[in-house]
Amino acid sequence: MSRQLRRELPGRRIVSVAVEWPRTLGGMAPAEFVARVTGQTVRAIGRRGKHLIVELESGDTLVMHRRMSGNLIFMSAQERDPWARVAFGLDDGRTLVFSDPRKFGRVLLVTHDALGDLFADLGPEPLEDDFTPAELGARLRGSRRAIKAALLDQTVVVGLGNIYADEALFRAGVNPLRPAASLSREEIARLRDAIRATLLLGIENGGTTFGRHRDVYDEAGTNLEYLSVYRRTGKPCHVCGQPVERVTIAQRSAHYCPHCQPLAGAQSAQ
DNA sequence: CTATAAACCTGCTGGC
DNA sequence: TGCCAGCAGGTTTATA
Repeated sequence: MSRQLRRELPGRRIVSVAVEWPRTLGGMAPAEFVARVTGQTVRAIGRRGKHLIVELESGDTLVMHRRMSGNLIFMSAQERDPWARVAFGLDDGRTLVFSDPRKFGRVLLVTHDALGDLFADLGPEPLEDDFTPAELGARLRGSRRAIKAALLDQTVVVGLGNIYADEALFRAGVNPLRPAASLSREEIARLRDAIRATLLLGIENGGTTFGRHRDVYDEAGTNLEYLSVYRRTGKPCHVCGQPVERVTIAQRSAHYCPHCQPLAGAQSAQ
């Protein structure tokens, strides 16, 4: 998403803005949002965890989060989307639509100073060099909550959601219910590698689409067919054949293979 | 600190 | 076919 927009938006001017669902702005009055964004040229595109960053020439920054159902899609001016919440008319005639059926997504406009506060508590980027086993271990130390809950916590590491947390734990052979601080040094190293491999596979496949998630060109991702446990409850594990199980952790569903991710006993082969 | 529930919302699926 | 329960990619806030 940020990669696609980085090819498309820098240098483009936003010639019109339409706010269809004001709460998407997170509290800013639509009139102020429209006034501060209309006429602005996009300076650069960035990303921090699940947040998309759009820097404007004025110094203001748009920060977008898709939450559960948000999409950002290029549409022609005459197309209309029943789930459009904020629409940006561009100087090439296209419209970039923040489309979000469930209305949980956010499109915030913040000053450069406020950006720091917004991201102050976020953990490391899992694909950057500083996401080392030691770093992950330090952030799990002393925590007795389930490792699955810790991986969903964006102050531990950013970017993992319910799908990729389950998939990373499967890849690492770690049961999602294990207390975070109980992981051995080797398990933490395996988990770090598994998180990276899981995310890289997802990116390579254009993301996981099982509903209406799409990229900016309205294309579905193909990662669904590569998932090992997520949404495979009762189906045989691709590795050992045991049925995948589902439990609830931190109010979210967690999927795992009881044989490949044992909770107790021979959980480490060494 | 940790856990849990609820809130924010609409749409889809499966069972009866 | 129709209705209803349950679930869904996330995060914040309140409560215990």
